[in-house]
Amino acid sequence: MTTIYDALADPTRRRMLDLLRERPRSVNEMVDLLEISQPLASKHLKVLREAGVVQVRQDAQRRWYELRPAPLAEMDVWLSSYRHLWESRYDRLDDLLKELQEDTQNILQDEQQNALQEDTHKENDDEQS
Amino acid sequence: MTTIYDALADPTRRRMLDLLRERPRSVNEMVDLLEISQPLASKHLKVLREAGVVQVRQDAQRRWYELRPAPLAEMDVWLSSYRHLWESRYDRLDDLLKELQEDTQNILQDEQQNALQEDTHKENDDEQS
DNA sequence: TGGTTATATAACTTGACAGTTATATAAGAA
DNA sequence: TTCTTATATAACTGTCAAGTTATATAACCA
Repeated sequence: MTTIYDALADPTRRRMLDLLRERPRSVNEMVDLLEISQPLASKHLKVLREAGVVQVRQDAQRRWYELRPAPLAEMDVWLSSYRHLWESRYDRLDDLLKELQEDTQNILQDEQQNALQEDTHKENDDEQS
Repeated sequence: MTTIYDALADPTRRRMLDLLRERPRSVNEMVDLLEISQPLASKHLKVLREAGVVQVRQDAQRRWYELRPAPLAEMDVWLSSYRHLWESRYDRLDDLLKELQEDTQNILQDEQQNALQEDTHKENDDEQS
């Protein structure tokens, strides 16, 4: 049986996961980005599949690999029992609240952006009419 | 170079860390608890040392192994960039606040315990006097 | 149909690692 | 000093994993 810990032991596989964290990728895309041979990529992806940390979607000849986070979440549970050793609950509360604040600010900025774009569209409409 | 990911790949080493999470342990203690040979334990502990996740304190013939959480914390940073995939910020806030509440309750209980014990001591003092 | 593209797999080599037994080291204890 | 205890290390075996080259599969394309 292949565990998530086995899957993460290889640095190439960790880089693969880092790529898939951004978005799904085809095999050849990862071959190019990681500068490894295609068979090697397929072998590593097989290990990641066996560990259940990626899944595949077929689209004609291409196979889109995407993240399946469950095993990472499971590892996170294990790691949780150690977390108090380096981070107090208040530190973590602090981090989270900062992130939430950033989220809120991003939402506000997006809304302003949208408002601006709508204005521009209106101007264009005016010109065309 | 031995990484924390290499160190965690072996299940016996993960069990060793789980034991050291509770308190420092001698080699033979872990040999008994994990039911492995002494040389094997020493070899695994060497890997954990090389990964920097344990450190040793010598006390006569005994060597007390204890956790050194830095590499786990480093791995936690890596894992953090994936955490949004399975847990919303609000879920985490929820978990943390629950933990903090439990902490507070524990502290209050401890204080009540101490108060009770002090009472008992007073009674004993009374009897003795 | 034949050729091309994308991916997987088989066969192989090499190196690393888990585990074993035997032995070395080094610090008490008698 | 000799014996015992606690741990590390050396030497060895067997398995497994990373990486390679060559080939299979399978879908699209002309």
